[in-house]
Amino acid sequence: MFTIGKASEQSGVNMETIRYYEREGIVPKPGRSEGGRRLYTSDDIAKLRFVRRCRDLGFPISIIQTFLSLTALNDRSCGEVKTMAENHLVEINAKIENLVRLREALLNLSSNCEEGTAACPMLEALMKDGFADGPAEQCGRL
Amino acid sequence: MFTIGKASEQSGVNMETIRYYEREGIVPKPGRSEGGRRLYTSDDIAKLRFVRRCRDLGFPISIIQTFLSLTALNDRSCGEVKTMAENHLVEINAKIENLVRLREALLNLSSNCEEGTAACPMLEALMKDGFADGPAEQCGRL
DNA sequence: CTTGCTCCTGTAGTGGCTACAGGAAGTAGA
DNA sequence: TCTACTTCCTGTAGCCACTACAGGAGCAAG
Repeated sequence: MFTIGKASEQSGVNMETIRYYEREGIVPKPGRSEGGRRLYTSDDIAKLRFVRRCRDLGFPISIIQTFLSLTALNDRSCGEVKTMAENHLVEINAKIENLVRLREALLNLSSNCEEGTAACPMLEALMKDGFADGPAEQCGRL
Repeated sequence: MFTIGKASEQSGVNMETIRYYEREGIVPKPGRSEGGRRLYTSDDIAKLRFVRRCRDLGFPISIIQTFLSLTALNDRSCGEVKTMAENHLVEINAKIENLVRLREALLNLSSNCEEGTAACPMLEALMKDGFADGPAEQCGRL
């Protein structure tokens, strides 16, 4: 049995975040000591680690909850998981594309800037009415 | 003079967002009609458009506020703008790198998944204790 | 017994919006 | 002129996934 500090260390989840996950019902409530302190089993910690890894992979909490319920069922979950992972991959690819376009737009804009110029051509271009709106326009907010 | 609906159309900024920008002091308060409706000049709309384009380029509001104050001064701003744009580019590059690593990790994980398998190897790998933590571990949250 | 660490609860703040309720102003047609 | 409809108003709450902090309590070592 581990207190929340150790659980945090072992799972890589911030203590405050652990309590937040508990409040939100993302992970089950742990046991308590006589003094009222949270006590985590290795299983609890494995779950926390799982959540953190999924978050690191960019999955939103809602998807992670589905994952957790699928691991609980432990039954024909693989297809569903794969589908969700693939959908997530599509989103990641879209984000990468957006960022690459954005990088190009920014490089173009700032390349006209020279130290010491009175008025900044980059800001002027962004202020102008006739300026063709950049890549982000077509692909939504980032 | 344009009402908020037209200003929204012409600038590409959502009406509610325009009001939010006003509340937060990001753009100056517009004039009002006798009935109390906001009235925007073309200058006001240019500012809104500027903010939107900067947001599309991924700049945070705080930086955009600096940009706006620099355009107001209109004096030796170019060097500062270029520096901020370059810092922003560094951040964008870091995000791209993270996402590319993340994509690889996800591809690796889901490639082991096969429709119909009882237990999902991807979820098991993420739950496991000895699993080498992925790329996101070294480069922080996304 | 005291010091200092860990932990507790509860609340508020972050960024950048978005949504909604309940009402007022303005406009177009009958 | 009346009515129906649209646009706009203010104010507040919600979104996501945390993070920070206040004010106190438990607990272990010296």
